[in-house]
Amino acid sequence: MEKQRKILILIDGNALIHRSYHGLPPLTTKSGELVNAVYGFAMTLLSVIEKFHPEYIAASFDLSGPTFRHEKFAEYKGTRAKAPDDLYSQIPRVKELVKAFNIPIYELSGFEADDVIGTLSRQAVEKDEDVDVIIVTGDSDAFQLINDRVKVFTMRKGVKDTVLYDKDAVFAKYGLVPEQLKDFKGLRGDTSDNIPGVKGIGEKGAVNLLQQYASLEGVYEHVADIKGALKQKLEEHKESAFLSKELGTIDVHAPVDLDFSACVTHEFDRETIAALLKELSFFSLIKRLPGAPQDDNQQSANNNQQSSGNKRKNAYRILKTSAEAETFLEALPNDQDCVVLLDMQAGTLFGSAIQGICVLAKDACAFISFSLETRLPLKAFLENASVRKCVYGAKEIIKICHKEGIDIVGVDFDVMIAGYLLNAGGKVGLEELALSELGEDLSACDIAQRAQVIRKLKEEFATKMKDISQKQETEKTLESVFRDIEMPLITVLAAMEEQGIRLNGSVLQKLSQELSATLKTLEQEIYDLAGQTFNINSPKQLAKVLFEDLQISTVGVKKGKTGFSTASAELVKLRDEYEIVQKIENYRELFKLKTTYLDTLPRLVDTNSRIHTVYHQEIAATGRLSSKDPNLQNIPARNQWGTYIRGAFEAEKGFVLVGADYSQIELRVAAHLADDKVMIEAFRKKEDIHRTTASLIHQIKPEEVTDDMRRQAKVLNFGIMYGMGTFGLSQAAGVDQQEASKFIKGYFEKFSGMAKYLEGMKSFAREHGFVETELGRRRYIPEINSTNQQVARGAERMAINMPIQGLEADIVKLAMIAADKLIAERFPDTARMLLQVHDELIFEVKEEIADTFSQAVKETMETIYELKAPLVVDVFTGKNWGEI
DNA sequence: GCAATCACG
DNA sequence: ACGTACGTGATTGCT
Repeated sequence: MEKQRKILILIDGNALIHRSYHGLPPLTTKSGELVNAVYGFAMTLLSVIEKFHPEYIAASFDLSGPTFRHEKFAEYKGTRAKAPDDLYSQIPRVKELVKAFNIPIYELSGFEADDVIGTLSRQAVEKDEDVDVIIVTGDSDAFQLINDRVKVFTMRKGVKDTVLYDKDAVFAKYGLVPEQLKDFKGLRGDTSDNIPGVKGIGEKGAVNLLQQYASLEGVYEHVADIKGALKQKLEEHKESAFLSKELGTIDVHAPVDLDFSACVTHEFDRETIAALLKELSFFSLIKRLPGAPQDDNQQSANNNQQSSGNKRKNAYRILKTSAEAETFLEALPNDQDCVVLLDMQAGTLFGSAIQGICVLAKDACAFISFSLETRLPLKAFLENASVRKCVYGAKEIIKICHKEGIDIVGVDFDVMIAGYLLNAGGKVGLEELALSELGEDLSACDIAQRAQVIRKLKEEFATKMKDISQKQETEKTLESVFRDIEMPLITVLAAMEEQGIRLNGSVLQKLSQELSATLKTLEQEIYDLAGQTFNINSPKQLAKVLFEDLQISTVGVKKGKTGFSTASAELVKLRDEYEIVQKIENYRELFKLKTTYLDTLPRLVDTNSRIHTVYHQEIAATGRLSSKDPNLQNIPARNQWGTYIRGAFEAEKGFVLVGADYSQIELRVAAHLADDKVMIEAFRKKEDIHRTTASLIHQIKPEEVTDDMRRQAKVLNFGIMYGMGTFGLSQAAGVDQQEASKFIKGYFEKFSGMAKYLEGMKSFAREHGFVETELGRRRYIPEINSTNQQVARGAERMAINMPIQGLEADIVKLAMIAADKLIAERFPDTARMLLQVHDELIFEVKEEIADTFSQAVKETMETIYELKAPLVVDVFTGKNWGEI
């Protein structure tokens, strides 16, 4: 049997760095450090490991200072411009990475990396006849080293388009064998290294000569046979030719010594590398790290010298009987922290969806399969509040357990929520967190390994939250947001989702049928006006019909990537002149209503005619909730259709719906945070804030403010908080840009506190790279220091908005927790909370106590947080949401 | 899977 | 010349 051949990878560090630097876009880390060369290097390294499964790897870097080539030829590389600093600054990073992989670095003063690699390559081939060499580099200089056992791996363009050169490939490319490339350099020269060659001989000439005479020496031996100008050139530059060959020849006898044992690839610290890749924001590379805990066979095949042995073995017991489960669970100390992880049957609609439950305690781990037999001991364990439980995605677990009649309590750490708070707006899937935080690939992990990962994530997140909180220097910290807001909110949300809201589907269905007819008519009218049929719902086709076929003027119409926009903001500008545009606007509105709400919602009701949304606590970067399946936070509200559709959300018989909404909460929060005396005063005096704003800007009495002025002031009041500019205001308020500019200037003069606050928030974000709410919730905004002005301006607007929208979200969340408590204590059987729509809460309340409840909940919500511009809650009651 | 559009606060 | 106010989710068309 043939002996297995081994591979030695030799990496030319500098060549790869240069290649990546120039071939990749300027990727930066969160802190703004340029790392594109590091990325290219890391990606290439991982690719070759994946591709070639090398036994050995070694790397070489150039050292600064002159080399033996400079001594021979002072102008060597003389034309080369000094590489930019942000390339050099990446070299230490690359070396860090190389060291983390336990790859030895061979460097030699006075020699280039090429020479070191050439030497190592020769030695490798000589020392071990079972070893083949692959040189990994970013350029073609190393091609001369290629032979039967040495190949060169490099890139065609960029860094992804790679190619492996062997003898044949070199011949195919140059028409020469690798050894002839030195001679080629002697004749042709190399402008990038300032190697002169023979003046007047180019690529074609050099190849011709070498194909005929084999080598530079051969050429000059037969120089007499050569005719004309070529001969003259050769004779004239003979000295230069031999010098060039010497300069272009890689020295394979440099004073280095290859140590195979140092180059063995198997041993490296995965976590160190993952941490480094994470720091560099190379998340996609982490999962490509070799040795991920996925392939058991491969692992046992590897020499298992890992010190942390239990990481691999992960012994856990599988318990099936009631006695086994009981023994295990009851042996756990009461005050112990446990990780609890459910194993779910995918796609089960009926029956028990829980396959089993993995319990990971301090030093014991068991998988308890879920059955009639084990249900009781599990229930006792899960309902024991003194066992603190750590989970991923508590809300889902709570709901699933409820379906089994288990009321899980004592969940004090949800890893998903912690991950969200530490990186609001980022990905918080368990797989993503394991990868980005720990560098672990979960794809092939068993349930016990996943439980381990959850525990590690908890430790990681707890430390991170603590560290941040210590620096926040107040009691309102990230930890307190976690402990006092997000964790308590989970059970509240679970209850709301389970409760659902009653929907009268037939009302919507009837409406849908009516709309079907209207839509048909509109459709035909549009076709008639267009003189053709087309898909009105296709923006592309619609734009063609309007702006090409019907020749509607595109002056002032926005252009997107794909052509002219047909968005409603653009259609508005055309509606007065074109009947078809009005019809299209109308069609769009009704179509949206029908497909998104009328036809969809009735299908989602349960057997009790109730509809259940899912709230997401871990999505919005500002701290808000979001709602999906269905989204009940965007049910139409603004016109007659809104009232109709909301009218289908009803109170149960004997109950009414109570809506409690915070009046002007965002503006109040903004006034509070900015400590804007003028605006706070206006709120304290219970003035109409938009009217007051208009009167201040126009310097007239409040009673002189026209409806139009008030409307413009309202746009301004909202827009300012998001960093709206003159263009935006002019568009939204329907005034020209000059006037808009005047308004904004006037606004900031009158509300000087607000102006100062917004500026302060921008500079805080620029300095720290994040912003926070008054309660300690944080959002990182690294793009604020982007050199791309457009990106930086966008980041500024986020920075302005988050502390305002975020505190609003915090307040409403606190209010929900308090309302939940109020209900539990005073209205346990007569009221329940159903919906949250950012600044409003909807309750379902027994008719007879509606007034009492309304008063109580208003009081609760208004006093939950003290603002300088006090919180005001309006409460409304009705049989359905439309009446509210 | 993404872009465009539009519903909400 | 471009883009222009924050934060979401659902639907449709299209590659």
